[in-house]
Amino acid sequence: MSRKPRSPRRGHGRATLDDVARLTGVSAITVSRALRSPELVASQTREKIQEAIAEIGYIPNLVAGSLASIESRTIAAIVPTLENSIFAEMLQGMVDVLHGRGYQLILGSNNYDLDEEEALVRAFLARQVEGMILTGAAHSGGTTALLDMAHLPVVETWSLLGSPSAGSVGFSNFQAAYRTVEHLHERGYRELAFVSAPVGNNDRASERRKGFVQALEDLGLRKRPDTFLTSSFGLRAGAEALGVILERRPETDAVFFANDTLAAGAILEAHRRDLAVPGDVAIAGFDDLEIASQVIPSLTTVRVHRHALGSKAAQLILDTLDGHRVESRNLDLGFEIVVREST
Amino acid sequence: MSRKPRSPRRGHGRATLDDVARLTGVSAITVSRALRSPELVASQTREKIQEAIAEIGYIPNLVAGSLASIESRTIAAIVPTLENSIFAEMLQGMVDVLHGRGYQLILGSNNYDLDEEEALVRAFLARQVEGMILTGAAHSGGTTALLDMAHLPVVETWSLLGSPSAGSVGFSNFQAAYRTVEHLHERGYRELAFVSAPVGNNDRASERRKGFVQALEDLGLRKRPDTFLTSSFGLRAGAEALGVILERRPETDAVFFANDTLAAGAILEAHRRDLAVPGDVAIAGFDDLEIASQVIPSLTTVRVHRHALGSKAAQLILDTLDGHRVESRNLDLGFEIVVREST
DNA sequence: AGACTCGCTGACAGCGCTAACACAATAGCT
DNA sequence: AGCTATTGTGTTAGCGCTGTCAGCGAGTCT
Repeated sequence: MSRKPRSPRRGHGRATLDDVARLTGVSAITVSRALRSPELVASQTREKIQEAIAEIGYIPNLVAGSLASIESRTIAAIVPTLENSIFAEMLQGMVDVLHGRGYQLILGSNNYDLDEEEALVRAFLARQVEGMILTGAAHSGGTTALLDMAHLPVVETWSLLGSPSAGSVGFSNFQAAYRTVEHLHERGYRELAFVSAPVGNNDRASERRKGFVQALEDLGLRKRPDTFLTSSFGLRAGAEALGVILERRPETDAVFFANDTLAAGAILEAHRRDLAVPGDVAIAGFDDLEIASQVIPSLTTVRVHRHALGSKAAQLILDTLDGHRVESRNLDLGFEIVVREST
Repeated sequence: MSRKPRSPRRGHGRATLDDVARLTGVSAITVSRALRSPELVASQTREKIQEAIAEIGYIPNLVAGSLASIESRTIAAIVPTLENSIFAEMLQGMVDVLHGRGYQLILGSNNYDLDEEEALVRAFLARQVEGMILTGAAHSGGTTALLDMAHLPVVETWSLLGSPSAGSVGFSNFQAAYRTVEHLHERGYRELAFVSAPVGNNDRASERRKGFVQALEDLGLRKRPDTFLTSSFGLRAGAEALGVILERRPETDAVFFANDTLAAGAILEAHRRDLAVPGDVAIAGFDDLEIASQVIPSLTTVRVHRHALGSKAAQLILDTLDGHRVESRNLDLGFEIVVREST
C-alpha cells in the first residue's frame, strides 16, 4: 500500500497499527476499533487482526492514543514519603483498584514539602494524568491554582477538610485523638503527654494535636505547655521521646503517640528502663500497625483503614471519570479505638 | 496568525505551545526551543516567551512531546508488593534519583505473580517508558520476550543472577544466608531451622534457602528435611512459625528467619513463652529493619541497602539512557551480618 | 420499488509537539 | 570585498493514533 519511504524519524522500531493493518489487509482505523470497541468489527476481521497482532507482537502506543483521544489511563498519587508504611499500604490499595480497571499509577513523593508537591503536580499535569490523589488537605497556593485550572478529578486522603473542589477519603484526625484522650481519661489517667512528628504543614498531625488539646480542656485535664516533637516516626524516636518526657515531667502517667512506631518504640524503651506499662506509664498509639498487636504489652491504638483509603480514593476518581453519579465526593472511613494492654 | 477555525477536537482547553507562540509573536518551534534548549534562543526572546508562559499558565504537553521525540521521561518499576516496607524503601530511593533528574516513576505491584508482571510490562511498554526496574531475576517467558523486543534499559534488583540483557543491582542472597549460618555455627549453635516465605518464583527466597542448605552441608550440620514456610511476612507469622518449630523439633537451638519481621515476631513470641533468647533459642533475621535494633533482645540480622538498591538502579537506568559509559551493568551492593544480642 | 435502517469499513484531518532542514542576518577572517 | 562560520528563527513534515463523517451492501418496512 502506502509506499512512502520509511521516514528517517521512525521511533523505536516497534510495530504500529499500520503494520498490523497492512498485514491484515484492512485499514488502520479498523484495527484501532478492533482493539477499542471490538463489537463494531466483524468477528472474522477481528480474528485476523488478532492473529496479525500476535504474529508481529504489536503493542499499542498509548502515548499516541492519549494525544489523539485525551485518555492517558494514568492516575497520579503523591504521598509525603514511602518510608512510612502507612502510605505504602494506601498505595497498594490504589494500585489494586487501578490495575483492575486498566489504569496505571504514577507516583510522587514530596517529602512533606509543599513546593515539591507543586512541582510534582506540574509534572503530572504535563503527562496528562486523568486524576490526582493527594495526601492531606494542605497545599501551596500554586498547587491549588494548577489543579483548579487543570479541571480533573482530585481526591485528598487521610483528611476530611479539603477544599470543596476536591473530593476526599479520610477520617477525622481530630475526633480520633479526642476519643483516645477520652479513653485514657476513663481509665483514670490524668497527666497526659502528646508526642507527634512536626506539625508544620502536616494537617493530619496538627488535627490530632488539636483534638488532644481540646479533649484535655473539655475534660478538665492539666494542659501541658507543649507537645513533644520528634524528628522522625521511627521506633528509636519514640524511645527517645519517652526518655525526654519522663525526665522533664516525671508525673506523666500516660503518653499518646501520634503513630504506632513511636509508641512501640516507647514500649520497648520502657522495657529497657524496667518500667511497667501501663502500671508506671500508659501508652497509646495511632494507626494500628501490626506491631501494635504484637508488642508486649500490646498497644492501644487508633485503627484506620489504610488500604481502603487508597482503594476508595482510586474508586472515587475512576467513578468520576466514568461519569457515574458519585453519591458523595467526601468519604468518611472512620476509625476505631482499639483498646489493648498498654492502657 | 493562523486563522484556522478552532477545531472541534481540541482537548482539555489547556494552553498550547501555539498559544504561547502567538502571544509572543514567534513561531511554535522557538517556544519549544526556549524550553528544551534555551541556549539556542536569544535571551530577549526567551524572556518574552517566559512572560507569556507565566501569563497564560502554559504547561507543556509531554504526551505530545513524547510522541514527537520518543522521550517520555518516565521509568517504570515493578515490585512484588507495597505492603512489605523493604520495597517501599527501595522505591523511595528510585524516586529520589528520578525526580532530581526530571523523570517520573510509574509503579506496578505484581503480588508475586509472574503473569501479572507480564501484564504490567505490557502496559508500561504501551506507555513508552524509557526504562524498567524489576524485582528479582525470575520472569515469565513472555516478559523476557517483551523486554528483549522493546529494546530499553532494564535493571533487576535484589538479586545478581539476572539475564545478561538486563542490568542488575543487588547482592548475593545465597552468600548472605551462607554467612549467617557460618555465624550461627561459630557461636556454637548446631540444630538450625530456616523459616521463609514461600519460595515459589521468588528467587531471593530460594537463593537464601539454598545458601542455608549449602552451609549446613559444608559445616557438617544436621540437615532438616524441610524449610518452614510461612503464609506471610508479618510478625504474627513469625510467632506462629516459632511455635511450630519448637513443637516439631524441640532440639532446635537457632532459627534463621528470611526476614526481620518474622524474626522479630518470633522474639516477641519467645517472650510470651518465657523462653530466653538466645539462651533457649537463638534467632537471626534478614534485612536489618529498624525493629531489629530495637526489639529486646536486639536482633542479629543481615543488613542490605534498600534505599541504595533503588537509587542505584535508577541511576544505572538514567546513565544508560544518557549514553554514559556505564562501568558495570551489574552492581553488587553487598550485605553485612549485623551481630546483636539474639545470637 | 423506493426509502430507510443497520452493520461494517475507510478516508481524512488533526491531537500538540519536535526533528530536520533551510535561510536570513550578523560576525569573523583573509 | 569576498568568503566562511555563527547565531537565531522559521517551514515543513511527521510521531501513531482516534474523532468524524462518508459510503457501501444487505436487509426491513411501507
